[in-house]
Amino acid sequence: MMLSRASKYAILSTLFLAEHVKDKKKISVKVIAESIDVPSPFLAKLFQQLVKGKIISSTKGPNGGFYLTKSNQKKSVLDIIENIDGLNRLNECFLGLSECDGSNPCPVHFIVEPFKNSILGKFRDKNIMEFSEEIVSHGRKLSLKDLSPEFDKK
Amino acid sequence: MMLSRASKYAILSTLFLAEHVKDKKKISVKVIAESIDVPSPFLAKLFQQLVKGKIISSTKGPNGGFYLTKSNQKKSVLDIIENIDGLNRLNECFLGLSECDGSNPCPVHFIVEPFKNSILGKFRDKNIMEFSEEIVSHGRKLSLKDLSPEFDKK
DNA sequence: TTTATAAAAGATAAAAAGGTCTTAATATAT
DNA sequence: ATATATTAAGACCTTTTTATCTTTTATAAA
Repeated sequence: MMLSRASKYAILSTLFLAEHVKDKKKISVKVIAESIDVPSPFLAKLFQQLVKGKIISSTKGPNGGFYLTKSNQKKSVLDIIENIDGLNRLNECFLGLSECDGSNPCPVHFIVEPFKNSILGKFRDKNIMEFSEEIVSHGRKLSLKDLSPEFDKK
Repeated sequence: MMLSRASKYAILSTLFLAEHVKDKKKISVKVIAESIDVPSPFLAKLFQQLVKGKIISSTKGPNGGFYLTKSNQKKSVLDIIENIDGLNRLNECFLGLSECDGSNPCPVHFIVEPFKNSILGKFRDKNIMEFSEEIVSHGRKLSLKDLSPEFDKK
């Protein structure tokens, strides 16, 4: 019922890519890592895995970097989590009981269950772009620095 | 927004003590560890800390073990969590953002917040015995083995 | 008062998570 | 073609969490 730091980084940085799809530029690990304040070698590892999992795309070389294809843009946040943490982690009982369901619930099962459904639903049903658009439309800024000054340098 | 395994063990085993308050017998680490299927040296360490934190009580020697005084029985689940994990862990943003509140929310803030309030409320406002009674009255059995056969041996 | 029993204390070890570094591969621009 | 920028791959390191082991201390029963 909780995300690893790795998953969180992966979600935030993929949302970052989503926010910048319109820029039609590839973005390097370094830029993203600095923007969302994450250790860049660690993020690089995560990105390797996300590329393998076809969640994001990359090209090497000058002006290379990471980006989202049309196909990538249809992935959900849950796809990211699944790719990094697997799904077990999210389905575990809040109190760690091995058997925990409606017929044999842990003490907080009926508090946790609606929340879990709600958040998993959101993570499953909205694709990356919709998720990103919702953030923007609600004026909910991720605590990511604005990328534009970096681009301007070139 | 998530408990360590240590906290989970601590909660379950304290609830176990609560369920057996009426038996008026002290219970050893070994019995509890086997009942809730937790490594007993690890639980022993946790219990040391819970005793120091005055969440539970202990006596050494023959027929010694752990138990809840009247005062212990008034502690909340949140007291246990605070004693083992501290409170920070529960208050962290679901996506790991350093700044995340109503005025600068992360993408899932408004899903997570009501849940967090609900579960923290429950953990804060119910004391151990009330919590335990609720479990029993709802027929929600923890996946703890029944202790009675162990007692019968003596 | 001796002995058995159980927790306390503290050192140590193993596993998992998080993070870094180095080298290789590859795409692009010149 | 070559130099350069960038990801890919994989080995390695560090920290935190989880777990164990050994010795000491306290209690209570016989």
